[in-house]
Amino acid sequence: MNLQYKPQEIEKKWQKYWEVNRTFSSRLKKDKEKYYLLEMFPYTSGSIHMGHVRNYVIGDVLARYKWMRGFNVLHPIGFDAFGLPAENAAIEKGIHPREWTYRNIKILEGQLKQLGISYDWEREVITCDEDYYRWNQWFFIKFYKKGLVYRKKALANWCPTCRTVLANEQVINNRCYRCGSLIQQKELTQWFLKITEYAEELLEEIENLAHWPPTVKKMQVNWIGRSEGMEIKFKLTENSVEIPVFTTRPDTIFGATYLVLSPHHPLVKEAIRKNVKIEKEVERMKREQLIKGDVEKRGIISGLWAINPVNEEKIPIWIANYVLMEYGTGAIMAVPAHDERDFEFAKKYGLPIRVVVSPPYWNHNQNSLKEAYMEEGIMVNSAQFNGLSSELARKKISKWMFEQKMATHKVNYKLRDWCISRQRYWGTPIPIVYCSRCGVVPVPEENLPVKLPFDVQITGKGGSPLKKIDSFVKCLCPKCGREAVRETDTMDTFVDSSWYFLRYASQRGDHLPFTREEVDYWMPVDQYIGGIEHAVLHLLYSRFFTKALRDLGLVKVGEPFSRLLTQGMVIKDGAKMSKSKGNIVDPGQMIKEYGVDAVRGFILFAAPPEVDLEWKKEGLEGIYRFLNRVWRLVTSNLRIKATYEGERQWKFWKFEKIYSSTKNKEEIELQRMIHKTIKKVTEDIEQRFHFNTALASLMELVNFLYGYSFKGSLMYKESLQVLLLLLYPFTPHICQELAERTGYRGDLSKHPWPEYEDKFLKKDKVTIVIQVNGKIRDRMVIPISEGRETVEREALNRERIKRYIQGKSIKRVIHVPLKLVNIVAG
RNA sequence: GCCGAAGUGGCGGAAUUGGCAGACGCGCAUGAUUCAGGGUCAUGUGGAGGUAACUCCAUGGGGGUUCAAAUCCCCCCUUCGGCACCA
Repeated sequence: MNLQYKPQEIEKKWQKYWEVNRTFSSRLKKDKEKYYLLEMFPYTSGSIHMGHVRNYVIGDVLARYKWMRGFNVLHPIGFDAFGLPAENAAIEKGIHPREWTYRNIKILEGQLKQLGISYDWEREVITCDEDYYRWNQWFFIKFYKKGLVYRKKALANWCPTCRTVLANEQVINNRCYRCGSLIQQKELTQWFLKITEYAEELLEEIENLAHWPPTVKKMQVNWIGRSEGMEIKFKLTENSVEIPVFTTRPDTIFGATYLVLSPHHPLVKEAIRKNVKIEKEVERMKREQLIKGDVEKRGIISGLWAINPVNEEKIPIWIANYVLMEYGTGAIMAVPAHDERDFEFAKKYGLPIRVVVSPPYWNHNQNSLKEAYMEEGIMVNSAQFNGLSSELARKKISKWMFEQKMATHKVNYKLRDWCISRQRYWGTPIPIVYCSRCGVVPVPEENLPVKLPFDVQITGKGGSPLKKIDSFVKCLCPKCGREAVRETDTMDTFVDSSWYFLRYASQRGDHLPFTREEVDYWMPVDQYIGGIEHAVLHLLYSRFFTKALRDLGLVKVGEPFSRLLTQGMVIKDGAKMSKSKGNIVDPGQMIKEYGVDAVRGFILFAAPPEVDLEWKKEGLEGIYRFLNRVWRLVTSNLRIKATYEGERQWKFWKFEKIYSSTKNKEEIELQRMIHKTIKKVTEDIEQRFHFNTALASLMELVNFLYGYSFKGSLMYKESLQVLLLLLYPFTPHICQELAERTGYRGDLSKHPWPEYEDKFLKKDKVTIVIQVNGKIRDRMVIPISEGRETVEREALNRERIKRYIQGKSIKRVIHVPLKLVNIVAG
């Protein structure tokens, strides 16, 4: 038998063992408590990086721990396999996207298996498989029938590099989330999923997500951007046509000195008809609105006038570039005194500014305002509402306008519908046919899937590659049977990832994407782990999808993920690892040098999961040293085996000594150390995912075991066994190998997790800190049974303490039992 | 600009409920190992002062609450993240 720690050998051995024995495959077992653990699946680009490794290793600790806890664990893996990089590879290397993708999957599978993660590989999901994407189409049709899918012409985010449109969520700082190119606005007809229909529920249920990171929840709240206010109807002076405007500040309506229309507002055409001279300026403003970001405010008088319903005042209507058509009604009432944008605009064009909410410092001079006053104050210039606080006036004016039918209550959301059309090849074809006679016709369910054709030329030029495939485009109308054409756009790949967790749970439905029974058993995901970059992308889409599927009667749950852990990045030299910075650390190389257990151990030890992790080779070496220490500790005490009742094989370790009382002083201390460590490791895994401190306490245990005097004892042997059990979720291969060498037969993941008992944690003596006026001056060791008076008397009698309280009177003695005594003297 | 998170030794980080600041690891130093190196083992390691016992200072900065603050409150600084004409 090899006495040296050779990680590469034992790791291969056990990975094979797990695969052959299907150790981690899971079945529906209704009598057992389930635990669905999920990590965000990888995209099928070249190879896995340290970020993936971190994600999956964190998950694996929990999975193996839960197995040991007796849960029926589901821990699946698969691949996010549709997407643009496959097409880019086709352009650059002339390789077909499908071939490129499956070739990468093979590589990734190998790399993932090298990490020794406890996946149930039998449930692997690959989103570009026909058997998967057909269900995207099936959902699309279901949504279509329910009115959750629609087509509209609208300004869309166009990425010139990816040559496709993007959803709002995929535009970060006006750049493409994938390639970083500046986004252009283009008016195009696209398919949308009606996520806004669920805006209210998506928002409301955020607060029920008790185990989601507050930052993610906050980001979703902001993204949905609910705002409550009034829609007020202004009328044109000439023909009483209504112009509704949205405001959250109805209390400021008496301060409205003009209205502003977005250049895209329908009334603008009317204004141009009357005064052609403004057309050029309007067109210019439209162009300016295509660029997001800081553009100087610009406007023009429309020539139209409106009546303020509350005071019958005639006010001018402007057209300006700072009013968006996509939000509210595309028109606003401008209250320059109390809105900074209107203020800026009014100053530029010399428009009247009328204070209606008086600031506390205000001198009642209407021209004295230096900037818009946006806080609360006392109402002025507001007829019957003068003198009220603006807060109260907001309610009263709303109520009054509502009764007078001048306005209605209104809630607006920043959230926009999800644009899912992509002008790309490598994705799910949108199952729609356009017939010159019947119009837009959804492909009937029984005709699904609409297969993605294999024979394609991907050049990167022109429109969608599918457009050029006649055999795909030309088809017969499912309704009338005449010649028709297919939709050539494919779906956003975020559709794929919006329900893959359901497919993991059940893959057996022939007529359905999954069986209700299995999905209802496994869902929701008990713990989801992934990067924070999906806070408002994948995580919001998946929540929406789950709710929509629930309303279609396909699943029971309305929220997919009960607990979410967003892990930090892996960085090197203070920056995210990237090719351009040349600071990439290859996981494969590290595994080759130190073994995967050391890589896992380092990742888990160097930082708690939610913060960024700085990659340090020295740190990795530290863990490698630790694993060697464990290895030597156990292998050098192997001979103990013979002393253990001569047993040669056993499946479960039955601990006799560490759970029974002893009078031996050394043993009592060892026992306490063991139970303390069990407690610490259990709580760190269970409550906080603080694997770094769990490992630290295991290191302390190892240090302690090194220094322990009676290594031949049975309790010592049991301690080593407990060590292997506690360490197993973190670095499973070495533990499994050492367990085998100590005679254990079976898989440690099926061995019960050790339990601690409080009675073995108790010490009979404890060190008490003695403070004088809050400063530590002495310490003493006392029996824990000692009463309050005795402890305080002892403390006051200490020589060192007497020095500090000499000549002073004792005002108070604060006594925190078993911790400290603080003497307040003066 | 608005919203949010974080700031602790030379470094990564610990301190779970307001109660011993710096666990554990890296690095460094000294020693041991039938002295190449490496490995391993042992000891030490926040700063300043002192021969020493010991004293003082210290959790981004300033104030406060408290017997007691890394932890709670107020102001400010720095870094990172999100949003950005959303009326």
